[in-house]
Amino acid sequence: MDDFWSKLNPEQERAVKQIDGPLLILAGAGSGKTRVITCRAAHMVKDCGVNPFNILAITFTNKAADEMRNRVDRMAGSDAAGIWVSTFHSLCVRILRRYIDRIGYENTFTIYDADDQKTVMKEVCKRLNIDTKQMPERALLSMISHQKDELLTVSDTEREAADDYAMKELARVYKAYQETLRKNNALDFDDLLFRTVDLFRAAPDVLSSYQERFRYIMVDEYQDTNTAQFELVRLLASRYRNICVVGDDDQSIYKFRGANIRNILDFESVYPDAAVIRLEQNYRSTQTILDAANAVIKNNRGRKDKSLWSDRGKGEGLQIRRCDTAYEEAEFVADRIKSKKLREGIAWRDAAVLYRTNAQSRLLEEKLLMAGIPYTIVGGVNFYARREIKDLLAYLKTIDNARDDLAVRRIINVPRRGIGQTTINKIENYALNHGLTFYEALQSAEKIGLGKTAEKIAGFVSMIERFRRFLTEANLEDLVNEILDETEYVEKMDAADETEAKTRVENIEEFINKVVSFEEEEEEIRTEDETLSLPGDGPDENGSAVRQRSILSRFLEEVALVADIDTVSEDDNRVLLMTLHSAKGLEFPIVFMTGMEEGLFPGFGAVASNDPMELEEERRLCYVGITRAKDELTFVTARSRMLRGETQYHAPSRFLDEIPSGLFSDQAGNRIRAQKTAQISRESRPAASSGQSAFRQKPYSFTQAAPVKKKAFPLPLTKGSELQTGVTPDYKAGDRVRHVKFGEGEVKSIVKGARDYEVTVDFDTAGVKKMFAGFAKLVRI
DNA sequence: CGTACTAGTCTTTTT
DNA sequence: GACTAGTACG
Repeated sequence: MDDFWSKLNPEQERAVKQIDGPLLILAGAGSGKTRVITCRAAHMVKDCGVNPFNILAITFTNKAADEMRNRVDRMAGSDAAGIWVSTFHSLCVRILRRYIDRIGYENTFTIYDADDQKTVMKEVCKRLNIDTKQMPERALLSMISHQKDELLTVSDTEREAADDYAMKELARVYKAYQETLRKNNALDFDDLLFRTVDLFRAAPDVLSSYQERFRYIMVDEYQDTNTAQFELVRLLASRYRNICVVGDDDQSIYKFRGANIRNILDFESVYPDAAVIRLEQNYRSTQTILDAANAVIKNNRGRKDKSLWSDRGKGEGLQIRRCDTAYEEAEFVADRIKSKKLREGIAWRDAAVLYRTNAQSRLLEEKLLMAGIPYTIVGGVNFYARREIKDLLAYLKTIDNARDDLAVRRIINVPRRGIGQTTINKIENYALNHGLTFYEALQSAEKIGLGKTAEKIAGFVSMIERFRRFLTEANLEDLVNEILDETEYVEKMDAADETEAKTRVENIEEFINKVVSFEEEEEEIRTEDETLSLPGDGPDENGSAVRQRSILSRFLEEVALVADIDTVSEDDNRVLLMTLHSAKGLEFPIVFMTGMEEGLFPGFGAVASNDPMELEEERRLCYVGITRAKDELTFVTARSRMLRGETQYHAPSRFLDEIPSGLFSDQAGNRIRAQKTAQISRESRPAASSGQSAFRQKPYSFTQAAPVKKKAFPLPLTKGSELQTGVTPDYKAGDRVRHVKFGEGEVKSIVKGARDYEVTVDFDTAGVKKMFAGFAKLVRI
């Protein structure tokens, strides 16, 4: 238990022991900062008599929070249970769920994602007659987001605008947007932070209770905090001032999201009595990789000077591969990974392919698939943002609480039930004139004068009511299945083609899996809580109230805050493909950095803008990418690639020039020259027998990833290869079967699809239907 | 009211 | 090249 001390270097130990007062830990990449944070928490509880309930650790992603949670638990055991490990956003949601009524929202608020925001904005622009050609919705949204990041209200914006026409327009839009959100009792991501700060400012007693609760606060990835987050932390910490922030200014890559690098650079001036500890020993990478990282990042100005070092030895030389096309690039990567697997026995999970933009994943995916390499793509379209999933979520939201007009409107005619735009407009007007929500207006549809469509609406309303009653005696899984059955969602799905229909069905299946794991997890928590009889949520007198909220509400809440990276599981043995942003915080024995070209990385915007700050952010991103690699790092460039429909030619990235050529292995140089004529398959064989074999003897630590506790949602994201078939039906063609809705019929054919069986049934009354076995739940008779 | 086709936009990066 | 919004027509 106590032997974690022995694993710490002197600086780390100092950071762990310094628990009182403000502390800034400048932790370079791979310097063991998570270890320091977790040890620190364990040390407080086990050695210093700190009540675990008084400790708060904040991270940015759920994945990081989970990881920290597991490590703290492992280190401090049940003592650690009371420590609150949370992301900024879920911390805020938890606080707001309890107290947001103090600032005029209902505690049942919903959370809007980017998609919902856009829908609202579109409507606002229409209402305000904003020309979206000149002012695109997303530009407005991003400006509003920036205002919120900076804790600027509508009136702040109006004041700031003065005579500036564009700013005045922005203020007008901001106002209307915010009013719509409030009307729908909804908060966007930025609001979660802003409204919490609002709450603390408006209700000193609430703030005070949280200050008492969180006497020791730690913030991870501090370089990525924005002004709202800074203020939130400042408020919480202002009584006890035991605030420890951990970060690396060189890894600040979220400026576009409002991250303010000054938060970390100026920490010492905000807290003049702050202790500062630097962690510069890297435990992850070879010295060669670190030399490359240092060489690149030292071209940035305005950073805290530091330099990573490692005692792991030089390791392999870096590799670089110049390809003619992006196509070839993808082929090279696939080929190289495959041969490493065959020749060196690496595990798939040892390799990661990184790129600047999500769009680059497509070709890579294609080639990996062709090569039969199992992979996972992180990011792109968030699972919960997919159409079919959002539809289901909208049903659930409506059932849970129909305050959110957006959700109700989304599903009023999905699947099609003959309620069109004109009807919706009429309902909307009626709602507006009578001060009703959209759903309330639906409930009194007969008064609107819609003729025959009123019946259809009544049908919809009674269906929702039926679902509500259904839920009182069934679990979530049943409810989702009931929705699918009742609406015939899958049957009526307007699939563009067969493959799309299949992916959608797979996604729905995956969604149901998630619902099931959520319910299981909840059950676990409940029983744990009962046996341990944990106190409630600290300052909340009746902590159980949170738990009393319906399981549906809690599910919707959890789902709203899931990022794609959260669902990546270490025990999935697959090659990971992701953006450089998503890769932060992760490490891999073998890393490919692809698309190393001017205009792509650094991106076009950064090159064109002439803003050195933008270029520096790109460079930090490069630094992040390089430092993900433990043993082997390969850069890949393409002379030409297709970018939004047209072929573009790019010079190699300037970042490559910043790396001393001595760090590259010889074979790489040869390869560049030889590559022109040679075939990739021949070229890419590793020079295992070359003179460099000294470094080859133990090329990889075949580290079995530490057993990580299963997350609530162990969902593999976009999956490639490895097909998964559903349950084999127990009926065959010719059998008589019964369907809940369509009654009895005869099975005409069963076709095996990618993940499920597609069954064609000739029903006695309903006629011939095609359906997926997983959903149809046909019973043989 | 629903469908089928066309034109225009999009790409940084995400909680 | 892919997706989406908008339009014309049945």
